[in-house]
Amino acid sequence: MSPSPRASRRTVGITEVARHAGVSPGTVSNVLNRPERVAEATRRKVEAAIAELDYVRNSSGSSLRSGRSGSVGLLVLDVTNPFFTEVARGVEDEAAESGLAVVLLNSAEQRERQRRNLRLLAEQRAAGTVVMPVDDDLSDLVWLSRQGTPWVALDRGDVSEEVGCSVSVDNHAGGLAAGRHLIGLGHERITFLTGPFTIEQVRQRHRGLLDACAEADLDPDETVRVVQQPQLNAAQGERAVDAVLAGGPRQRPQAVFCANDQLALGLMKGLGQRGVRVPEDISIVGYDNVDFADLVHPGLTSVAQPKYELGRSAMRLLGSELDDPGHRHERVWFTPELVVRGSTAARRT
Amino acid sequence: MSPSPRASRRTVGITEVARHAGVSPGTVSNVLNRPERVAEATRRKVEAAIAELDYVRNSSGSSLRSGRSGSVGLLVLDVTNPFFTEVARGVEDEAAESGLAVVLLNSAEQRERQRRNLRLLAEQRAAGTVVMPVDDDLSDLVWLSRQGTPWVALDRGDVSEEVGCSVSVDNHAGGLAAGRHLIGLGHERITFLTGPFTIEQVRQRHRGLLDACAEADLDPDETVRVVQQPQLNAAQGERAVDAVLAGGPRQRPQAVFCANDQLALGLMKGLGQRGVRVPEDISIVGYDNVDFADLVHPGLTSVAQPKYELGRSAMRLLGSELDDPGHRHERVWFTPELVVRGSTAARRT
DNA sequence: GATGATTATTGACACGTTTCAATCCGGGTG
DNA sequence: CACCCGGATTGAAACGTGTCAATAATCATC
Repeated sequence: MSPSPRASRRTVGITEVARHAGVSPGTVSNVLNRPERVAEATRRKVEAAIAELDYVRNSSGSSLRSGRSGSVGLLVLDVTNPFFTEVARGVEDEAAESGLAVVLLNSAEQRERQRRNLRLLAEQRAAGTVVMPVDDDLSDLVWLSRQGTPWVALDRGDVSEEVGCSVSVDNHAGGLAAGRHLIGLGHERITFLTGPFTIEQVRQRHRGLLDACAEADLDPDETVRVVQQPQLNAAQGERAVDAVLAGGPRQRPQAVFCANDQLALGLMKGLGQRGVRVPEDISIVGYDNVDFADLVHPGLTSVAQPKYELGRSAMRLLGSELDDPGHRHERVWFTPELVVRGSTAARRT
Repeated sequence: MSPSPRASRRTVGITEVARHAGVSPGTVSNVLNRPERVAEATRRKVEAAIAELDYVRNSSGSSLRSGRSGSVGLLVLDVTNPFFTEVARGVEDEAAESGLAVVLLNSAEQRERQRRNLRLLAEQRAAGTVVMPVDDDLSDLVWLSRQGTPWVALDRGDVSEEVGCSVSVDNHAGGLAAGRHLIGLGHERITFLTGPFTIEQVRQRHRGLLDACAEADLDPDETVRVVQQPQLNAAQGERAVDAVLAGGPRQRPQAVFCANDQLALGLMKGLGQRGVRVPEDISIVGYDNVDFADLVHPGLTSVAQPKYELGRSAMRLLGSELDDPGHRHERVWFTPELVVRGSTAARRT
């Protein structure tokens, strides 16, 4: 990257480098891609020429010829969500070790944008992609496979090995852990604050909570009430406060399990404005353990997902699919972990 | 994207589409790129063939031939920071309107990674890029220009029009607004909690604060104390609490202006653990107005940057540079706005 | 119906790289 | 000295697309 005197000369190609080094284009290509095959002396000549001319390879040419590009996609549900950014770090680190570049794409929770992005990956002949699908309909992903671009699904348990690889966290176990924790603290009226049940993860977390009740010989129907909001964000959590408190102090839940930290944080804010104290009056558990969970007061008890590891192992899986032609699809499960902070406490009556 | 019966046939190219439609490859290319030049009837035939064969264009081929690719980069300082994700939304929306794809790259605040990513963009012959430079050294960006890839710097005021376009927020005005607010509330001992002064933005915010003092006939040296941490994150904010409170209640600041919301939130947590009340004992102002600023209790008063608009106008600038060959570099400034919440209150003595 | 003016379409080439069979070279072996 | 072997290098042929001058088709005009 040293200042080149020949700024006028556009298109410094492999051929010009070759001429400059007194060597054939093929050799330059070898220096670039399989340096071990070329003799020490010529390699040095070529490298000198590359530096001299400030040559940078044209990846269009190379991936056109070789049929594959050296970058992988990471198609994320929502760049705004801190959960995904941690995952991204994991993917990037692992990809870097394989010499692959990561391009991050955002579907913003919209099916149509996911579609557009998958198409883009196909057009670019991406080596592969890690993807968090917007919903259960995987047909566009199947299409992508047929186009020759392999993928690994992230955070979706319901991908069969027939279709593709997947990495996910056991949402049922997460709901179970949250439920056990609350029940262990003596709570018997628990509200599940959630988004749409069309989201698979949400259903699993709910089921985990119900099973925790059954385990403790509590009737799930009497113990758990569901408050449903259209989206999983903080504003909706705040708005839900009336529905959560409905029925007056007698009926009011002793604890709320939120499908999401954002919901939980919004709810906590709403409760604070109503003068309801956490955890004295109501215990709260969130899900995801975002960084901010530790910054609010009281700290938010939350079910933590191994975000970084999730991304890392998804990319690892993709890598192995790329290397090994006789690859069989795999399914990797992670177990979430409850992080207890100040927002949950024993029932007081 | 309809299920294709001919999954075996790899490499469905423009030529095969042409044959299938009984037309020449050039015509297919025209249908794809300048549909207006081709007659209605033939266009329909070609489109039918495309659908039938499930053809997807190979962008390597196209950008190899045309010398430019249809995607722009967005090189971000840290994907983890919510500030940047908002910016990203703005960039994406604007790019979508120009039919450009955005690839998001992350330099993770590391000069070396920034360098690698810029190189990647050059290799891909990206149409252009929006970049938030990691530091004042713009030489790698100059190199990128020489390679023929234009860029727009974001959030850096110190880019001269000689070198490139830039979009930034007036950090001095932000510091000034924060200072005026605190001084207006009667505070006369103010701590500036910050990261390294090597960051241009931080210096400007500091200077704004000092100028607010001068304006109010307060001696800046006596009024403002600086507490400096190695990084601008929440953990550092929490760790700074001792330094901030040093000197006992007499010397203790009446207000703290933090260079960053993360620092502010960390500090608030630390203060809460020490039993110091916000805003009764100490007022706090943050910077960036991240979403979470509204979720903590009390809400964090913060200097808001027009994040989305920032990204959007950077991309707009880049777009105009791409379209207009006789383009002159431009410098766009935004003004930040103070959002007052519960963390600041009038001095009590 | 011939002519010229438009509009549609065609063909062939070039973009920069990788690949692979063919060639070259130097040295060890019989 | 002829032979061969293996490693280093070469040359030419693709890869899939866009471009553009050249040709073909269409149409309006006289």
